Amino acid sequence: MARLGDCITMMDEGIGRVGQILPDMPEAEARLTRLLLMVGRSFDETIEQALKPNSINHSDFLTLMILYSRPDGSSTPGELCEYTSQGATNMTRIANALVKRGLITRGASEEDRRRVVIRITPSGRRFVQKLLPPLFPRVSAAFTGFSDAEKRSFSRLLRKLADNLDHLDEASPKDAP
Amino acid sequence: MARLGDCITMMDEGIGRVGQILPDMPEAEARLTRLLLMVGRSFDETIEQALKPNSINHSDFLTLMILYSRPDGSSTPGELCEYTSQGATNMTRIANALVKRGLITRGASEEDRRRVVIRITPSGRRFVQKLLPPLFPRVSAAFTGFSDAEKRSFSRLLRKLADNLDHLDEASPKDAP
DNA sequence: CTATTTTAGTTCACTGGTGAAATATGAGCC
DNA sequence: GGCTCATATTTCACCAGTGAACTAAAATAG
Repeated sequence: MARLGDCITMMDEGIGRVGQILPDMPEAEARLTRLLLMVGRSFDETIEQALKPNSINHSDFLTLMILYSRPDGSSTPGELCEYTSQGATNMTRIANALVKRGLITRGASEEDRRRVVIRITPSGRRFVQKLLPPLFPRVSAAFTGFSDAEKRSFSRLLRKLADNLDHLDEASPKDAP
Repeated sequence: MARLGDCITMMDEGIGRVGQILPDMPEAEARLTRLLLMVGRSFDETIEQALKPNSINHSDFLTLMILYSRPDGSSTPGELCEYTSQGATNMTRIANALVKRGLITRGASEEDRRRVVIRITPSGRRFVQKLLPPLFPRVSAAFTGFSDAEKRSFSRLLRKLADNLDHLDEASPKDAP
């Protein structure tokens, strides 16, 4: 795989040339967009690799982590879909996979029988506690050279961007029913 | 779909609770990592939606854009793989799709007959020039409220992170042959 | 020059993720 | 109660992306 730095160099040159052809293009914003997507994808890939020795993929892991982080260790597919930004279809697959490994249980809800209650098992908790610590050095290393002020700044800018994206979706209505 | 802001709130709470259980966790870095991944994924999705009316997906579009941005409008599958961070397998599929739509051509290289030369067609150029401008307002809108200084800062931090990620891969050798 | 190794690209089988339809339960209305 | 409508999950068919095996053409070694 090519190094990210090389891809970024190419991107910079490419956007520079396109900007000359199409002067209306918001060049700075286009660069930031590509930059964010490239770095995000690369980081994702890094994590996927780091999880591979444990034979778990990123979305299964994230789902399990949400359950682990819950005070009662339980949730429902619908809720997990919301917080993982996964479709319901995929959550069914994820739950199937985690149940098969004994990391979670699936049961019917008493109050609302449409609902399914998903709960992390003791085995699931142990799995997380074994898997997580070896990841810490890599997560820290990704931000080496970042001062506390830079980390705060980065966090603030990402949250601001998130807010803009939420309002973007509002501003452009899909359809008027 | 849940709003990104809600997901971020949940993530903050979740990491807070996990941090109490596992005090070794680099909490600030973990938050930044999740933030980046969530925002990146959401942005990606937004772009995918914006491209959908043109019946083209993000990776096909990106490949076409690289060709468009090249002075000579041509490249090879291998080169495109590097700069799009796609596997060779997927590039074959992308090229097939773009050839079928008449946006690129595929031909054998004269100098090196293993190589395939991919070239954007006039139709491909027109397609890009028609598709791109309507995207500009959304790209700009994503960064509303960002001062020039903030944009520069964001760019700098993302590039710094990219550099760290490149060195992360170096630091952890896959195997010693 | 032939034999081996390396490089470029494709094919195949599989994993991961999505939209649309199906199923089943709950909620509101008359 | 029965009728309609909304909600929660699953199933099915498909799109997107990957690793491993294959093919063909350089490059290199002896």
